[in-house]
Amino acid sequence: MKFSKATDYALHTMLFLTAATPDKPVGVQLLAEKQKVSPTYLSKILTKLVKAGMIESITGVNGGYRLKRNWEDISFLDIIHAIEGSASLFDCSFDHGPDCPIQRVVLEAEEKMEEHLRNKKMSDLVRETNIVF
Amino acid sequence: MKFSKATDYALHTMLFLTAATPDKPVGVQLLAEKQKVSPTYLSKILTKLVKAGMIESITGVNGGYRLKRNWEDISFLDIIHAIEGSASLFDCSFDHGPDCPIQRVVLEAEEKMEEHLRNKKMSDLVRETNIVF
DNA sequence: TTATTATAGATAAATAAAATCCTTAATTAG
DNA sequence: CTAATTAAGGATTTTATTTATCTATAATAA
Repeated sequence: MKFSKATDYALHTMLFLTAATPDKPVGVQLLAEKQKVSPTYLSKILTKLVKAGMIESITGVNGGYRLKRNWEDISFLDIIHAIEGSASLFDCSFDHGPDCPIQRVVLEAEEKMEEHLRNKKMSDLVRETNIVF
Repeated sequence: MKFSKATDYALHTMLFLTAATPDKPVGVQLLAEKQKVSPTYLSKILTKLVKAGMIESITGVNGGYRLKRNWEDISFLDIIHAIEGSASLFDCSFDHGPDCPIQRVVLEAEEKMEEHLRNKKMSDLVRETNIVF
């Protein structure tokens, strides 16, 4: 069980956009170069963030991606869910009635993790840390 | 990102063994049947639990698997780590100096999840719940 | 109109998970 | 001692998922 590289790219891109000038769009070319990943692949990932309403895209010359208004509120969990989906991390495949005690425990644990990811915003990180890109 | 089915099988097998008579070994045949999984595959999973020292195996007629002495202390995390390994869920693949602020946050979150999984023992579950197999 | 930039569909390549097959080794009952 | 039973382990296959590429289309600004 691992977070996907796509999630890694998405988180780093969001951090970059949050730390960068908030009004000027940044092209996928540059974002991909920084992260040493192919632009087409990264663009597919960023399209998910667009669909989730976190960033917006501007086509054409001098286009790129830019944060949306609500960017101060975007949490780690928002980004992770946008990329990985929101399904739970564990499915009991054993048929013992309505609810599985094992599943319950694992889901409680998952909820602890999500709580932390929900409370951490990208903007916190930019405020707290000296971001090096 | 999902916990593997192997983890699901391992957790359910441990619950079964914990709920069952603690001295008499249970064959993989029966365990596999209950969970509707192939005996050979399950045996590979259980071998990992043996290597991790949670259960012991007895070959030969009337053999099978049985909990070891310390069974009261076996946590969810122990089992999960035995199957999935203990590597962290997130690797930053971007090269920004010694530590990545994103990685830090995700690892804190992971730690919250692990804490819960470390504090829940199989024996708790058997005590609390009316296990249905 | 041309260059630039994102979107999207199709597909390929790489990796990981799930499962099977077969052989070997250990043990116990008869 | 022998035959039956049971786990361990190596090799391989199947299936699923992730990662990545290629190509075409659409939008926009200079």
